[in-house]
Amino acid sequence: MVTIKNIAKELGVSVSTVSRAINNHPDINYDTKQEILETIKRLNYTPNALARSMIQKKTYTIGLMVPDITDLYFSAIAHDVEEVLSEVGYQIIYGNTGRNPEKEKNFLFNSLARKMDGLIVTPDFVDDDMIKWFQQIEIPVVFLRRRPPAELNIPFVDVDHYKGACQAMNYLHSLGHTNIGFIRMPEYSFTGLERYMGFKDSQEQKGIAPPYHVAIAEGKGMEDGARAMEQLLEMNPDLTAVFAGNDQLAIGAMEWMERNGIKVPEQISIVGFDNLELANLHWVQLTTVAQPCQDMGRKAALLLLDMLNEKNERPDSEILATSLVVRRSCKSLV
Amino acid sequence: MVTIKNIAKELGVSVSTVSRAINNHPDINYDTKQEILETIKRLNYTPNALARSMIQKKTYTIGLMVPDITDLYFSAIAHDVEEVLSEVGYQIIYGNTGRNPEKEKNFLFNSLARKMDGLIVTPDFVDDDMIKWFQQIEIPVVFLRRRPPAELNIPFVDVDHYKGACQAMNYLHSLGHTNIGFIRMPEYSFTGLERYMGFKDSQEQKGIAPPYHVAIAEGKGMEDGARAMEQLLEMNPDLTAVFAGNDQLAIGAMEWMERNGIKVPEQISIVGFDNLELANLHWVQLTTVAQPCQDMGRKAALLLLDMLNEKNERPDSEILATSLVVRRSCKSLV
DNA sequence: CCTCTTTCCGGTAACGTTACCGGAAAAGGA
DNA sequence: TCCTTTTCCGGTAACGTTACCGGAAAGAGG
Repeated sequence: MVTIKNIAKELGVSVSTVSRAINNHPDINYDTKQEILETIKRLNYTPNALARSMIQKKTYTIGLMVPDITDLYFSAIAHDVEEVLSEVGYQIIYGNTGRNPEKEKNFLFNSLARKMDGLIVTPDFVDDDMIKWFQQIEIPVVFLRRRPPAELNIPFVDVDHYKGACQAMNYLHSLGHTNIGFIRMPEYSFTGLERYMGFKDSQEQKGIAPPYHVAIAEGKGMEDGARAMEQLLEMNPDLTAVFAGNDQLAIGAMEWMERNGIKVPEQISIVGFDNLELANLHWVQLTTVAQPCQDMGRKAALLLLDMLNEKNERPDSEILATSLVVRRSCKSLV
Repeated sequence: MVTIKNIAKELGVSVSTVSRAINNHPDINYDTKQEILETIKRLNYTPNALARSMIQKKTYTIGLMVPDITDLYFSAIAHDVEEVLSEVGYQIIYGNTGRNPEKEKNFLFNSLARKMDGLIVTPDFVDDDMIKWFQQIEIPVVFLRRRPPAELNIPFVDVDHYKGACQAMNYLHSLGHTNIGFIRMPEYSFTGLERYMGFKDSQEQKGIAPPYHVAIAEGKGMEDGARAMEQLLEMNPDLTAVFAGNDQLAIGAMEWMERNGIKVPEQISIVGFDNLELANLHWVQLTTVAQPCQDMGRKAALLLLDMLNEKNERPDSEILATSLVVRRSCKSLV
């Protein structure tokens, strides 16, 4: 392997001089520099980032920990994070945890060992150990789609799922619906919980008494939505509207209704959450809550950059607002 | 920052001994080892992976270069690659190129500088420079979804898009269709080209004379499919079937036909490619070519692992077969 | 011609770790 | 008891780079 020493020997100069040539140091003669740069090209020399990082104490890597990269939202986030950070020379070490606490801890440990400069994480298991870990760590961290516990003074970027759910519910209420079912995402889902709270609180505020009809889906896919819809109607056949925790569940529910001869929106209205491209298919035309997922990664990356550049040691968190997209899956009762 | 030296000083032993404790070296007393490990925990010591990598000449990082992580296939690949490799201690540095040659070169340069142990790449611009680069590089590389040029002896993993397209065409031919239009993915798409060749060659072999009716979509989304469908029918209103380069284009085309009162499959049959979850929606029921995308990342990772472990310096490439999924978007003419 | 500044470069010490050599102490064998 | 082996540990040199100090040569100013 060709190192800085080889270059130096080749030209009969010192390693310091070669280093200066590489790093645009002012203390070097123009001709010498050109000669060195030429030799570097000729010998195909590549500087060793590890050695450099060791003494500069900066690796230009940042860690991105997500539960599932195949989830549309996280891949969008990964895309934007990479876009923003690669622009200024950082590289992304990505870890997929699958919501496995072991893998989460492993990734975080590695982040320390590899001396990453910063971290963007979506942790699912913030236990006491991990709180302590985050407290003692010295590098900038941004939480993504998770609110850090009170003990941790860490900025985060998240969508306001709660308010988004309220938007959807207000809309249904405004159309005269009161007997509304909810298809909840699996219990492991943090966002699912927040959306559920939005549903519940909205019903309460509207003065609608429990019991509230909620089916918890087994997953986040369309099949799960179909099964949940079936449960929901078994519990309460008189529903006039359904609010689903995400678009896929909503579409699954619509599909189940279609299969069972229930007309949407004539017999049952439905609202989703996410505003996937799917929701706009003309067969679907799902009214749904749009979240600005394309902005989240970017926002998180910019937040982290601020911290990295020491412009702002502890920037404010960002809570992004949702917006209701009205299509044709809801009918007015009034 | 706490280093191995701090640990050594704390206990009055040498750094060598501490290193031995960390690395399960046999030449160490059991009690000493326990004491050291305890101190390591107490002082929250984390070994510096950079320093370690420098002398061991192994970084346990592998680079994954994809055009677009938000593309369902690449996110699935990224997921599986991470799953396989993290299992054995590797971490993934991921780069999103957006098919930008500058970003591609940048990522590859960084891979060298950071002394990554291996590379899984989907390069879009393999020019002479890059061929030379791949030739001189000393680390294992696997091509993903791209066939390396003849000069490069690099294994690859890919789906047999060509044969897949032939499968679809054979099916349409077997139903009696001959006047078949093709919606081609944008020209930058390699897979799009292979699928197109499958279409063209099938028509030729069937004895159908040109001109073949092909619309090149501007993107890969549903909107693009709709526009392409319009073009196709303008060129040739007598089409009885359409083969779309991917499912999203196919669905966009179906949507356009629905909007324009053309019945599928009664008036026009349609076949897609990819077998997205979408294709199975009951409104859609798209006949399509399924590719085993979930296997690709895994296969590529395993190939790379073989090379990393020097079990196999140059493993065989893998070409994965597709399968036709028949649903209800095609009608027989006979 | 002398001093002072500027320009440029070499040498050396770090960064944190592991590899390797050599050796003291303990244990084993006769 | 003496020799040999085993067990365990310390010291030192790397790995490839940059930071920093010091100094030679060249130019500037009087």
